[in-house]
Amino acid sequence: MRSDSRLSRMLHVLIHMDQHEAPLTSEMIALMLNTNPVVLRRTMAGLRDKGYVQSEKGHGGGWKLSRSLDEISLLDVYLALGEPSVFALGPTSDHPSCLVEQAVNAAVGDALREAETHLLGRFAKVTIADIARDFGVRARDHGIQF
Amino acid sequence: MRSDSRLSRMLHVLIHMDQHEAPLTSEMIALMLNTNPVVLRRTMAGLRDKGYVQSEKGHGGGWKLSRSLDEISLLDVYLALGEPSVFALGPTSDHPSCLVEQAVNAAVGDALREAETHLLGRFAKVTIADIARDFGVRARDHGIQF
DNA sequence: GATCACGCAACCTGTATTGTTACATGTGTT
DNA sequence: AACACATGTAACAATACAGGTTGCGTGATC
Repeated sequence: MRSDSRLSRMLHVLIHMDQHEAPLTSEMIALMLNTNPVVLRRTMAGLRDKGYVQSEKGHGGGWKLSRSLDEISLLDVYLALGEPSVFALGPTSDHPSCLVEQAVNAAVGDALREAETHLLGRFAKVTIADIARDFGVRARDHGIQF
Repeated sequence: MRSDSRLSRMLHVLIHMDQHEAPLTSEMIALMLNTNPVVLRRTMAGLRDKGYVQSEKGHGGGWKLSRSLDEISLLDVYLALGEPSVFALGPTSDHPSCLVEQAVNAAVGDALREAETHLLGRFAKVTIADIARDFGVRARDHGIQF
């Protein structure tokens, strides 16, 4: 099954926005991400609604951060995207009449729920600034080639 | 994103096979699972190859367990299905040239890998017999209506 | 030898995600 | 005021993929 890369993409964009003083247009960003402007706007809409970024129209317009990267956690971005489903594994039907199926769903569901809680808990502890710092290390290792 | 229900389905089948002395045909099982015989055989092939079930052709043929349910863990079934991807979330591309993207993938990848290790560790501790026991409890609560 | 059941490859389908087009609205430049 | 730039959004098209279907082969039992 193909995985949803929107979370990674948005983190990627946010860090680039932080490195760049002037606003970034959807077209520039789409080029970086190998996607297209409309899809990008669609995805960024969630972040805008949550107040993490803002967009401006017209000349010199585009996207910019409305708050510092250390005030945005990985979880915040995840939530802004509408809490996309974490797992590619799942139960059969929502309301099985078969008792065996119910028992199976309970067992698998419990394990998945626990794993999800764990993962989101970790997401909550990582700020995008943390990731940006790691980028700084990598850049230094590569002789600062931006 | 739509989730892969094969794991739950296989657990479901295995427990039913345990409750049933005679072999179950693909057609009967497909009927139970609301799927069709060919898809079922496709999925069961992995379990057969690992030696958890066996199939026989001709009259009175079908599928039966080749080992006890307390000797099969949830992890075993997962592995038999070819280790389907656990997460619906993922990185962008495998070998990004952008250092920001690399940092993002590292951060997200670490969190996902940890969550996966955790989840599979839990899968390893649950046998299908455990789930079958829970089914027994549910059946008793419902006046044993099989 | 007729029927039953699995094995497997090739193809079709339904649907969710992603990409595209088109047009409206707002903003800054000339 | 006219124009170029940029986002916002709806409607539609293309794509990807899990699941479903058909068809034929093989072996087992009756």
